Amino acid sequence: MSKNNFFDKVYFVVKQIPYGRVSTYGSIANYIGSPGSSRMVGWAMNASHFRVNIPAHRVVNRFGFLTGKHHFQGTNLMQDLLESEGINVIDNQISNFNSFFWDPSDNLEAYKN
DNA sequence: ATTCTGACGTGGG
DNA sequence: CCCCACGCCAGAA
Repeated sequence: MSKNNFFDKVYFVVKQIPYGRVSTYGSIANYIGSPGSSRMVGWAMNASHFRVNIPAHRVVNRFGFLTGKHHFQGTNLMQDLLESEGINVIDNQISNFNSFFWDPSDNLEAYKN
């Protein structure tokens, strides 16, 4: 399971995102010690289909846009999942994004590398 | 082996 | 302050 590599770190953090909350690629990359590798976080989400229990729909970009929507099954699955958790989405953007944003750095102090 | 392309974010000009 | 360019690094072609 935990191989301590980049992908597993990403998955570890994403699994901790609480129901009804969302996080961003950048904040996750920053938290696992690879600031600037936000793009790779997205790539890890792309590969997360091989894993289970990875709430990839709770990861959006820094403006709250559902940039990964197109990679989910169906046309609107990502949005549907978020709305089923009480998060409102308008024009591919989470409304009131700031109040749903969950920053790993503020919540997962125990995890270092 | 080399090039290109991303579910992004930031810094330089 | 807006826009362009580049870093990040794994896979595909």
